[in-house]
Amino acid sequence: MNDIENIYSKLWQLYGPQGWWPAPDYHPGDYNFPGTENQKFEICVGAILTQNTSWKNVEKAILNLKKYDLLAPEMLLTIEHKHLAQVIKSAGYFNQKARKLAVFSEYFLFLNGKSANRQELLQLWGVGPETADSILLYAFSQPTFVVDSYTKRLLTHLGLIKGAERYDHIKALFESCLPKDVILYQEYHALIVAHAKLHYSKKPYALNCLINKNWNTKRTD
DNA sequence: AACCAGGACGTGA
DNA sequence: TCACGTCATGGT
Repeated sequence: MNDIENIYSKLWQLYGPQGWWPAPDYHPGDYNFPGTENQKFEICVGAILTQNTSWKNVEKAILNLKKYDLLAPEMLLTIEHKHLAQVIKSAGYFNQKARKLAVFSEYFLFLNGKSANRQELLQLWGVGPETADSILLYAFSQPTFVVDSYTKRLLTHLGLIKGAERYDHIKALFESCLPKDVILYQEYHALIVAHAKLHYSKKPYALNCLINKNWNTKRTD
């Protein structure tokens, strides 16, 4: 078992299945989600809104979009910028994110039911590597690994990377060590977030990180 | 009262 | 490429 598989095994033992994506109307463990275009779009919107923002603030914005029947690409392209910005205010960066949602909505309509493409996503204003991979993995069920700041922080503390590596390098590290499996990738990223929220959000990091503590010692249980 | 949250973009060097 | 500055609300 390689290091990346070893970390996954420990995270799974500690936290069990996470069942992402955590959409407001999503029942954890339902791996058939998203089953509809609306649900896919909702995940994409969430992926954009959660950029450098807590999910709690994003959830308020999504519920607000639903409240006014705006959670559809046609609606987000019709609505006035200032109005949209106000509706998603709780998610922060509302001017930028309103624009990002409009740009993405156009792309989503262009797809017309087809699956999204990583190169195309990265060309959209407002979609960087993490957002693109989140959209591909959780909305379109493509086996692409999501790397976020928590992931970098965890691997850095475990000594697997120095910390300055590029996004695609870290993504490739995970994908080269794991079988190409959508649910595995979905659960792994979710587990990292769950673990990092507990042990890698406030400094000093990793005080009670069991993975870190047991990293160089062998377990018999 | 600073600090952080599941980033991405623009700019000057 | 690299290193910052900017965007902004809400919880601790």
